[in-house]
Amino acid sequence: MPTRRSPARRPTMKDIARRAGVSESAVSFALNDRPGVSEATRARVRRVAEQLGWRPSTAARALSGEGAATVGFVLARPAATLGVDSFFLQLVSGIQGVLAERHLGLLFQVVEDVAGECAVYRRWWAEHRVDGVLVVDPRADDPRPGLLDELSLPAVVIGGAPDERHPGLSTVWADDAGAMASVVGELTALGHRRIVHIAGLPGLAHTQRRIRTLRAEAERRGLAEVESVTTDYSGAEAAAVTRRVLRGPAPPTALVYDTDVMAVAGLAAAAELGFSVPAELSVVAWEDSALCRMVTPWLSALSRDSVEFGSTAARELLALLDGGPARTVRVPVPRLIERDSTGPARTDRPPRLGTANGGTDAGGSAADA
Amino acid sequence: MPTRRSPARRPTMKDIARRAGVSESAVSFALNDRPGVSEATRARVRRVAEQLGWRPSTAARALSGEGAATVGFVLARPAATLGVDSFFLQLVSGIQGVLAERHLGLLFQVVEDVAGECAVYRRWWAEHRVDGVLVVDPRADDPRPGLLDELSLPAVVIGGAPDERHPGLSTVWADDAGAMASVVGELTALGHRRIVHIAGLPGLAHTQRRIRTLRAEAERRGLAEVESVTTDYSGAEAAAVTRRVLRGPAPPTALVYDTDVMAVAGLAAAAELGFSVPAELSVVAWEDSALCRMVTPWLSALSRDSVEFGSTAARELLALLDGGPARTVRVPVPRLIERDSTGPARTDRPPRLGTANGGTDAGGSAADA
DNA sequence: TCTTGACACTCAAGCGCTTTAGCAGTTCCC
DNA sequence: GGGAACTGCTAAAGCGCTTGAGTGTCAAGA
Repeated sequence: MPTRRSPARRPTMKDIARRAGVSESAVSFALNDRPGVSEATRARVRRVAEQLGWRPSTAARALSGEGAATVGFVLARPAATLGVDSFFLQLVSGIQGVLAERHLGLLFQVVEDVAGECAVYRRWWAEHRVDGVLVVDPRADDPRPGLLDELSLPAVVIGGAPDERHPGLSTVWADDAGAMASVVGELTALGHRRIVHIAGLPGLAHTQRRIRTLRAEAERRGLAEVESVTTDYSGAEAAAVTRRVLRGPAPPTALVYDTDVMAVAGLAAAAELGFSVPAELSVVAWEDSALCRMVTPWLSALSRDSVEFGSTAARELLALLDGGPARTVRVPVPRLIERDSTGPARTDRPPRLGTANGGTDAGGSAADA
Repeated sequence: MPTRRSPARRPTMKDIARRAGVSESAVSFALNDRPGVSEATRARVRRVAEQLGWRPSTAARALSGEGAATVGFVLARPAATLGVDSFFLQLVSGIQGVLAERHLGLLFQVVEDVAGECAVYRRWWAEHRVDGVLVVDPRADDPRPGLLDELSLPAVVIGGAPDERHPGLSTVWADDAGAMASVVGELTALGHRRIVHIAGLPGLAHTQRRIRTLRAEAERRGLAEVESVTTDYSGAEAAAVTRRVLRGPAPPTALVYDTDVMAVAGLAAAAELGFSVPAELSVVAWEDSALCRMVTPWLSALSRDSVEFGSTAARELLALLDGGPARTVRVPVPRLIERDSTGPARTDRPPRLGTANGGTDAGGSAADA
């Protein structure tokens, strides 16, 4: 038992070299699997390194041109919005799984907005802190890809549609369009013709993809009373919108929420208004989580494997760091898990209140792409 | 408009020195507010640095003994458990706010268990990656404080009770005991005498503090039918426990859940069993979030400012990094926000089913500290 | 006048690693 | 038998920064 542990010094390659009786360069070659040392020496050096508990100093590595062994992840969310969200933690968890294999660190930062995010990228780049970054929540007219191109910072955009203008960036995306189409298909098969999509932030690329697809599908199928309403992703706003559309003259028979959190909030709002789910109203959550099984009725949800999504993105980034070409990979289309919140549309439902004004569109403001 | 942007080189101090016509050392002195240069030179150097968009290379800084300008944060949760949890994101957000002021990075890692967490600390230490760490979820008989002491890695334990054995670590904690006492006080004032506490992981220090306090309070007030049941924090288990205790011969009239997520799950379970809240059953969530206002009825919850909790912890770590002494700071006692899920105990409630066996304890397994 | 000493700055070493060049000692091949 | 071509290693420079030990200058004090 060590009596008084001296303020623990980290072993360096010099220590290994001394103990193994070779030069520092030999140690470097040995430990990095480079040719130039005999197998015997290599083994000896390895053993000594092991004994000493040596690990390369990332700082020194980075300084001699090897990169920082770190990737960055910025979450641009106003602090207040950071709420209940299973998606990001799962995504990060998936990312970590892949990064950990290579002993890459994940530098994480929360900022207020995209401008702040860009500032962080610039700083990280100048400070030599990260070798690449993972970008989430791509937007229409997004300044980030351009910036990352300019800095030639390897990056993977998570959730973006393929982008021709920035061939240097990889993209990992889920086929929102396909998923939306399948949801609409399901719902119309159940007889629903009045569908409201309670979407997320209007600026996000995937929000717009979903909205566009919904509109296209509605047209294709000749559904007139279908609309999307954008929100700030908050439960409060989701509930407010829900109330508004359900109080309209011809309330929808199906609601599609862009997140599980919004769906839960919307479900509660609908219940307050006396709508019974799924008898009078079907509800679909876009994003599955434990939350969906915590409410009554259990929510039917579009499920995708967010952890896997993260791993895929991380793998693409690694490929990029290894000098591979930028690629666009699509993860599996989210599957609709039918639980208890969806059912056949009840067409005989008598109009509720405020049927005064005629057959105009239901009350929401249609979001524009 | 730059025609063909050369693969952007980061400016170094050498560049500044050349442009400003001084030596590199002078630049270093100037930029670090050290004496040894005239104000005129300092200003000139600063200007040039600004123009060039220079930022110190963290790698180089770290290598010359300055530390890595990074703090670490490890979350030990089995990937599956990483669910809906507002607490951590808020905590991290608070941490970031403070770290960002000093341009410190946050290295984030998710691991499976405490052993993995220790491994990460060792690696980070050996790799020179972090200057300090923030430790969450302290446990009884926790190996981490000892390890961090041994590595002399500055650390702040978040949520731990003051620990005499590791005077090198700072601690930031909420007074769970006080909060539990106040909850029990509230509930007994409402007439509740049969209370079940659905707790989190039995190994966590704060779980044990809450359980101990509950027991002590119950004794003090002469409440016989009060118990704690530990869970894995999952909604599923919370629901299961809820069902079990509510089906018992003398079901509790009040349930206290250790997280908002569990409370929501429990609420749903209680509703399924036909218990009306708050008429027949009061429910309190330990942790407030949007979730609590998404269910019906709205959940009464113990609210604390998790963001502030994070900032406080980060500030303590900074103090430690600046060479300050380890301290123990207590954040404000969580306040009970009374919403719609708590009310007077209904004592006239007829026993439900399974009243066969006599007045034994309700069915749960009491957790032991 | 010469010494001090403060001031403003430069030099050079060093942090821990990678990497290029180079250097002995073998083996090979015509 | 004498280059050429390995093999297995060492020496040394360099990455970008900090820092302690100088160096040169000028003003004040003896």
